[in-house]
Amino acid sequence: MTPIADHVAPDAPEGDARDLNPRQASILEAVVTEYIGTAEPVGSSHVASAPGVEVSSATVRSEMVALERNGYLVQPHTSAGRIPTDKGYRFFVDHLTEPGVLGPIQHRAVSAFFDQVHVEMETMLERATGLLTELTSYAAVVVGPSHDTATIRSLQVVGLGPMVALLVVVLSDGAVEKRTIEFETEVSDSVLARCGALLNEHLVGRTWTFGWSVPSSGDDEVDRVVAAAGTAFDLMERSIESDQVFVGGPSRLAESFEAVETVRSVLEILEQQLVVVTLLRDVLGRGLSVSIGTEHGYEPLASCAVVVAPVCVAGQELGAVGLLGPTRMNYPGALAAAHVVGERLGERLDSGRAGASGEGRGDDGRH
Amino acid sequence: MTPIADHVAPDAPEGDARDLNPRQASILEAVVTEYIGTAEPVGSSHVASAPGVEVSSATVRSEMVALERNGYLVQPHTSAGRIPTDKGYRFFVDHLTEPGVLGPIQHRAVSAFFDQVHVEMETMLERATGLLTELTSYAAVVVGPSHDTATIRSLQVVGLGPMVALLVVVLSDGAVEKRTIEFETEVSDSVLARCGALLNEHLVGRTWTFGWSVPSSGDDEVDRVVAAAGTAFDLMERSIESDQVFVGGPSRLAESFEAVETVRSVLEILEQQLVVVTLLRDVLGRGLSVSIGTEHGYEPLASCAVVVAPVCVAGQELGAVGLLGPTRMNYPGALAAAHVVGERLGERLDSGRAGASGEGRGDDGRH
DNA sequence: GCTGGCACTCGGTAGACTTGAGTGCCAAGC
DNA sequence: GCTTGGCACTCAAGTCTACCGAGTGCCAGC
Repeated sequence: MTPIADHVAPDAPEGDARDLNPRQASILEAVVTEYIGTAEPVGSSHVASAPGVEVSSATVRSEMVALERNGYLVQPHTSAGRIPTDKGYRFFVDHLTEPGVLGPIQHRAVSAFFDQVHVEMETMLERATGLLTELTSYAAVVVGPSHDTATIRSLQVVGLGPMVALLVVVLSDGAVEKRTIEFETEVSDSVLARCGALLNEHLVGRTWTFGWSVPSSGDDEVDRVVAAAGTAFDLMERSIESDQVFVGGPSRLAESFEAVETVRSVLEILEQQLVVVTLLRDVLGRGLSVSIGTEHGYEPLASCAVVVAPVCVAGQELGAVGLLGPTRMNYPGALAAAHVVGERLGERLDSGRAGASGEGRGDDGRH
Repeated sequence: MTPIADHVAPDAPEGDARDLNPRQASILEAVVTEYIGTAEPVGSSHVASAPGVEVSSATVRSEMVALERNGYLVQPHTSAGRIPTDKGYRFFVDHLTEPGVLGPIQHRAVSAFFDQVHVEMETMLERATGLLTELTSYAAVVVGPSHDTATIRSLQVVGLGPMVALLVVVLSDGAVEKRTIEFETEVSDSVLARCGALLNEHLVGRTWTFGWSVPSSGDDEVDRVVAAAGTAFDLMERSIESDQVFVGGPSRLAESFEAVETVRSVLEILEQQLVVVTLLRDVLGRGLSVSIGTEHGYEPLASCAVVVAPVCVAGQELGAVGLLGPTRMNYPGALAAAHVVGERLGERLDSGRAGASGEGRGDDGRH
């Protein structure tokens, strides 16, 4: 299991690690652990009786004052226990916890999932959200690899009606994109076939970003169809270039937060797939990582923590899996689940792609 | 606009319509209208001052007692106003409200939507949930037509790698289904092409339900590929036969209900697409209709009302649009929105299908 | 520098009281 | 006989008070 990025960074911005002596760290750990479990402010006597803390409650109290002064803890009000701040959670995640390992039951669930899933990538990614939700009880997001490096394997123009056809494009990563084409006049199958042949001839083997370049065939009718197909081709761009986002377990959000307003705003964010992708890509950067509270800059998610793990295919971070929970989330568990699932997804995608990206196949995908 | 089904049914089960004289009906209407607006129990004096009620509050009170005896209203507690029961809403919907019409702004939104959407059916249905949510502020569900009557237009086996290929099936309704095929040994493009030709020859023009029937080609290698494609073909069955379900605006649920637990359980239902489809199909039956509270039999949705409108293509109810809100939902508005959107979707699908289902095209979709 | 002790703080709970919206009932009136 | 105004009654919700206890901050002693 990879360690969390930047453990005890040498250039810690505010001297975070220096701020806390071991005792303070263990007290902070106890507070965070307890609060994650109970969601109640944690008092000094609870902390004093926690394993790993060997001092009296009075000492704990004075240390807590220091922790509060430095912004790791807050009191909801005088004479209440302390709860961790985002900074407190951050310290906990960065210094006090190993990513954790899945329990045997969870491990079995993961294995069962990957044994059983032998289907298309989209389906696999979609179901992976369900797996993550099941493992952690948090809402899950999976972002699939984009298609922009894939090459075109085949183009086909299939007639659906006298004046309607379907342009079907198959990419080397197994993605299939389609778009209807409408004509002004009837178009015969033979013209469609010739058009298809022409497209294959000039576009197969190209990457998507290469764009549309099909020379005139010399036949007016075919050229008209090709032009129409070109328009359809351009329209595909948006769906090809946009990432594939899958969201799972939104109902878990309603378990994570008690304020219905929070649930609403988080759900709203999840509905905006672009935001979700941006967020995950932002957070990703440095491998397995966590964004707590407002660190990511999205106001409505201020009471959320996001755990993100990369999905690496052939060493490249092509996708991501994310877990969305309250800031008082079970970080070790969530990190472990995201890490394992992301890794296994990557392996799976890798093996599926190994043959596909090879140069072994010629470009004449038509038949 | 079609009237709601079974107005004043002659064989009303408990003599519902007979139970209520016009005055009681207008009082019930006032209570429901007021309660939908305020979510507060409605007192007799409010009702007395409502338009359409020309009697004093004392008379209203005595009528309310009768309405409560007959199960149309309940009091949360003595000395509180009344709120409608599910039966009260049912009477309101069946007898007291016309489906309503969209406001000019909403009408423009619908027109704008259908002017602008010129894309694939899936995309259109998906976006239609957004439209419905925007029109009504309720969560929306759209169920697309299933593919079981569509015929196969084209089959293609595209090589992705030396030992991996993709079976791509195009249906007459414009749906494209795909599945990867893995081989034990390397398979050349020419074999794939011959396999594709064979599949086209024997399966194009068939409906999906007809199943797989491809005779031996005489070539062992081709036959092996065909067999593998057959397996893939069978695996597609599930995704082809299952309905297409699109859910929109789940965050609106968090606006509709204040109890986070209710939000959770309703979200959970929405995650189970099969349940949603079953529910909508059940409710559908008699055209534009409403299911209130427990009428549909799903416990977790007891505090919900579901408005369902059919999406008719060529006179057949092939799909449905649904709106999910609290029982105190704006029925006229929701009915109007569902009706209009369902109707326009049907028209759009119809026009797209008109050419597609025709016999004008031969079966040799290959080229 | 740690610890036990002690006074203090303040949210939460429980009970008493008040308020006001709303009811049910009844006698008078149309 | 239905309708109405009047009246006593009910009860949730808000306010006030007192009290409890978890928890703190501080301090003197070890």
